[in-house]
Amino acid sequence: MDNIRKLPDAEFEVMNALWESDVSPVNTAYLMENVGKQKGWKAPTLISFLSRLEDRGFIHSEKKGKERYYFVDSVKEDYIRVVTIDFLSKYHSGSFVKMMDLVYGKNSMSSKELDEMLNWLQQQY
Amino acid sequence: MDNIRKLPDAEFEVMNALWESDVSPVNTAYLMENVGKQKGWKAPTLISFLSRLEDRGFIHSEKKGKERYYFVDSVKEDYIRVVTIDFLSKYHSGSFVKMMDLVYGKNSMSSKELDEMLNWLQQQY
DNA sequence: AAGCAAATTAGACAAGTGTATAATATAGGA
DNA sequence: TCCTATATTATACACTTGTCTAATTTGCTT
Repeated sequence: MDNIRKLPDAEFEVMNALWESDVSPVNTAYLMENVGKQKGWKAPTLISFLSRLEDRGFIHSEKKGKERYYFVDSVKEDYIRVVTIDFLSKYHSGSFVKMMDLVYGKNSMSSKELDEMLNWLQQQY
Repeated sequence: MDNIRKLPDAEFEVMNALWESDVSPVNTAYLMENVGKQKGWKAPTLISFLSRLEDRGFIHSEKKGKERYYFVDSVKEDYIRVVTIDFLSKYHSGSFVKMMDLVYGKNSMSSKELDEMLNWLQQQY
């Protein structure tokens, strides 16, 4: 399971826009609108990330006329799950409790989140 | 708060060995024993990471005779906390519950961890 | 058919990261 | 004091990541 490699930040941003898109093959213009612009990227910068994502097997693409369309071949939840489990094991010996304890120490989690969590927990039993 | 940058993997490993050491200034030989060897690094590789950690301000060092000794100038918990909060916000919109839900889905957290967590939660109230 | 404009592709380059080889310094013994 | 063995320093180099400029393709208009 070493093949789902962690994406570089910029590629993740692009991938995320693809995952979040409601339409399926999207073109460069769409992605330029949805991430590129905010990030201040020139079109070739975006396209470069897309082509790297394609190399990694996260997406594939097809050219139609002079535009290129991108198709998602990976599942966001799967990716995030792997990355999260890695993270947890690297920094918190795999324990959520340790992580929360380190972040929140004593008595500093908001009661809203506390409630949500209790709720979640109860549903797990 | 942008100055606590995430360390590259290899540097983190070295930093971690420094954080976990029970003696205080440690020399290269000690670190070679504790991380370098396992990683299969040559001494200059280790030293190179140490010198980068020094540039970043995580440690400082002093030379004694022909050996160099390293002193820790950063706190592991502080570092991990920042990195964790960043991670949480990047991948889970800052919510522990969302993270757990994504990782564990329905009913798959071990009852041991479930108990620990419930325990932790109750102490927070 | 020619020329344009819009989009893509090719290639490049600097900074950061992992890792090492060759050169240099230095404590101690002969 | 001189030699040697060991530790450190100086460099270097390949890969990855972020970003572009210049070149090329291609659909459309005239």
